[in-house]
Amino acid sequence: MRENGDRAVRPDETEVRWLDEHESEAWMSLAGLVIRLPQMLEAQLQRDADLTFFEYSVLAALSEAPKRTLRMSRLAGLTNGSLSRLSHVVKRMEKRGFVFRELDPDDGRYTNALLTDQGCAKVVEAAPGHVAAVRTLVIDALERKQLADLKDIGDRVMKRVVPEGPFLP
Amino acid sequence: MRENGDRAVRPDETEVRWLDEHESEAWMSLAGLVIRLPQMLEAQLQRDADLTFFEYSVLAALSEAPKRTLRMSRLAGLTNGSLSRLSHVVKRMEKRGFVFRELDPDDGRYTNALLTDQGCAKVVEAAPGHVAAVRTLVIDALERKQLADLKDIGDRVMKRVVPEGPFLP
DNA sequence: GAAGATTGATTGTTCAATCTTG
DNA sequence: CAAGATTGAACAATCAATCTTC
Repeated sequence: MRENGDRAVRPDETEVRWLDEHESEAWMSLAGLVIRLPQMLEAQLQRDADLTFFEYSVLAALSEAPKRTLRMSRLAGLTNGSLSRLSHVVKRMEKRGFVFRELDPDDGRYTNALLTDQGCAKVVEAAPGHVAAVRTLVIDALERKQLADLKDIGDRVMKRVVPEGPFLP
Repeated sequence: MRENGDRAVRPDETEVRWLDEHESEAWMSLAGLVIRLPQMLEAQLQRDADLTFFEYSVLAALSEAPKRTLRMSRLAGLTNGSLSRLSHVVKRMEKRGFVFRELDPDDGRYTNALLTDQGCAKVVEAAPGHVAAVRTLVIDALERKQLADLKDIGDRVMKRVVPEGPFLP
């Protein structure tokens, strides 16, 4: 199965509209951001909590879910990962004792991922450092107005990148 | 050698300032963006040009450099990658005939990466599709005003993430 | 048969160690 | 010895194929 419901960016190449100076500057700035910021957050989590950003996202999402439980497919959507990637990661974290899986009793097609007490303790331990990093690198770097602008901009782009929304309703 | 000159995000954990609702919304939006957007661009380049985004960045940077030449360390900075990663990638692309390396004649500590004609043809071939994807997913999703805001926001965050600047002067 | 989920193989990235040059 | 660069091993992500359940 392909990700994103078989939707892909297949640009029409008949006529190329190159980026003007302003567009290019904005894109260069964003390009640096989308590459470097994850690297930094990844490094902080890896060093201080021995977790990847994706692993942290999985634990965090589960910790906020009712009964600390989410279907694999929904969890993948929430954490911006593919189902395949999630499956591998959950298997690893299962060995570490942070999560476990069970077939949905009502519908055997679904698999539920559940957070263990140990996994919960792990997020609680890792969260402060991660949040502090996010604050230092992003939040505190921006004015309150910019924060609002950023949300609008992010939402707009996400509507193009993931039209169906990051999580299935 | 560690990346980023041994600078790391080591937050002070004595007191945690959690994110309020507005901060959290902005961060969630940005988090989705920094993960999903690269995935999309990666997929487009991989499918249409058999290049990773990083490989494309390397070729693009070289194509715009004087004499199609850049030092490895400077090229790593420009492409937001580590020197180690760049070294591996350049080796692969050398085999593909897109680039080659030579020791700096003046100072043997430096290695120069050079773009071949074939490599140049490759960027020229790949660029339209990539630019179209950037336009579709980002540029055309935003108002002109937002584009300017985005650049300011990106620059501000980058100043925190990479204080020394993405490329060494 | 379709959707959710898993798997194994391939490929790419990271990390620490190493080598070289000035 | 410090900075630039490379290497190989360990690890993570991707892709296509497969399996299961309804």
